[in-house]
Amino acid sequence: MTTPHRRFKDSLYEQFARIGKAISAPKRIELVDLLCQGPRTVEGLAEQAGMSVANTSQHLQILRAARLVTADKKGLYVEYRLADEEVCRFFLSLRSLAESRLAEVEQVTRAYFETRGAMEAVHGDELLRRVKSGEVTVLDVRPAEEYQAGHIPGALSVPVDELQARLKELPRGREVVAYCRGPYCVMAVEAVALLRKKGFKAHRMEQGVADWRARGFQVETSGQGARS
Amino acid sequence: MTTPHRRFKDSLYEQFARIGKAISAPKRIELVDLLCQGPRTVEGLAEQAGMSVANTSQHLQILRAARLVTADKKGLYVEYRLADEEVCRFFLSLRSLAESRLAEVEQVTRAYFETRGAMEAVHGDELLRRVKSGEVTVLDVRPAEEYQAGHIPGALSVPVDELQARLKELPRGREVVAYCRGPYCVMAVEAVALLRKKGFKAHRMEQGVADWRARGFQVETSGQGARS
DNA sequence: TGACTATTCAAGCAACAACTTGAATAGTGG
DNA sequence: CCACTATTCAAGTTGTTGCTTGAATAGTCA
Repeated sequence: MTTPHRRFKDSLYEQFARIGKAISAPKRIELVDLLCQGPRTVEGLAEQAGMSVANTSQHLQILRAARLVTADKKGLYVEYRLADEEVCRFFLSLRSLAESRLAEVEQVTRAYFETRGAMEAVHGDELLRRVKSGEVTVLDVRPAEEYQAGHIPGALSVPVDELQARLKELPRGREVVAYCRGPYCVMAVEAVALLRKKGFKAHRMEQGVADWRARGFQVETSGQGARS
Repeated sequence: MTTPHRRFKDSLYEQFARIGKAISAPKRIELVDLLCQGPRTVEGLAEQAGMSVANTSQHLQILRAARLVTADKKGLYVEYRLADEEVCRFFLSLRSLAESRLAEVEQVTRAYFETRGAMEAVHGDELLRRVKSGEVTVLDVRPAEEYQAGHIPGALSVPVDELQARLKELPRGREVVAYCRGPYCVMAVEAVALLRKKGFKAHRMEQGVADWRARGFQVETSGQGARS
């Protein structure tokens, strides 16, 4: 006794659920998050997300079946990337919903960040404005490939593990703002800690490139940014 | 050999996945969609979504565990509602992602709507503007409770099954725009068909109240024409 | 109080999902 | 052409999910 109307609704919501199912596994969400930073190989993703290559491949295929990511062969490797910018926006909206509805997110984050010594970074739009206007030196402390895949205009690429060695490149006396993958990434936390120890006035920006882009701001790609 | 970093990420994405899991079942998405129209009882939801009350209750509890809905007793009934407006926005973003990424959504919809005779309603911002400026008579053809829970300012509540009997209430000569729950709801389609047969110049607006609200427009609640 | 009713709980079943391991594939570069 | 390598496939195990049925709960209204 299923009416045509019910059949229609069932198949409609079944389609919507394809997306839902795709992001119902923690590991797949992590993969999407990583892919928001730029394209990556299966191996790269597997390592970053801490799982086996075979397992990663399987998850990626589920994401691909839901049309959230695409894959194409680049030389020896298969390069996965988000199928569309909207996928990243959707992830951000999931993340934001989780932040606002699930108190556990803040608990977990606080617990971890406190052990790393830094939890303050609560700068809001004021910081963003200064970054945007170029009043401060902006540091992208992610790995170089991610910088190349897209970064905040004018930012310098100084991966966090090179920072120590490249401190002399930074203009003294200017305030420094470091960012990385987003609010739950610790690279910028570590960078800021190091910078402060070396006498810089440094701040961490919570937003990553994905948030930046989602706010409608421009994103630069490829080569090292102009300014010093 | 799990590092603290890995443990942190795992628990973080596990939290995000709570939301993902909540919307990984078609029926639960349907429930969220229905709740976007306003609060409802378990029985009401069960009937609308075409499933048993026990099953509906179970799904609702999963949604509640993910903090997407809240429940409170109203007289004999338990009234469920979205926990937050952001949940509705999240649903809209899921729907929009599905629409843009999954061609099947359009196929399924087209197939169903074509059998109902009407698929045209592709009016965009121009229609919205005319609705907003009051140039047309706007009809909310959903059940009265949904109208009361929130409707487009100035809209008349004429549930689709009362429309036939209440045609005389409509001003002649003015163009009529009917809306219902959203782009996949057929109530407005039926209303427009009837109106046209009776000689009205009628159009269907795809957007429902949820879309309207998400665009930042005002929404009226309670009694006909009143303001909140 | 006691009958009634909306909702929830509990048990059970079939289908599915996440991960592992080991083998297969296909494409590259010497 | 052959060895090599990144990725995918296949099979198997364990745990989870969606739904049903029937009973339990808790609250209302006479």
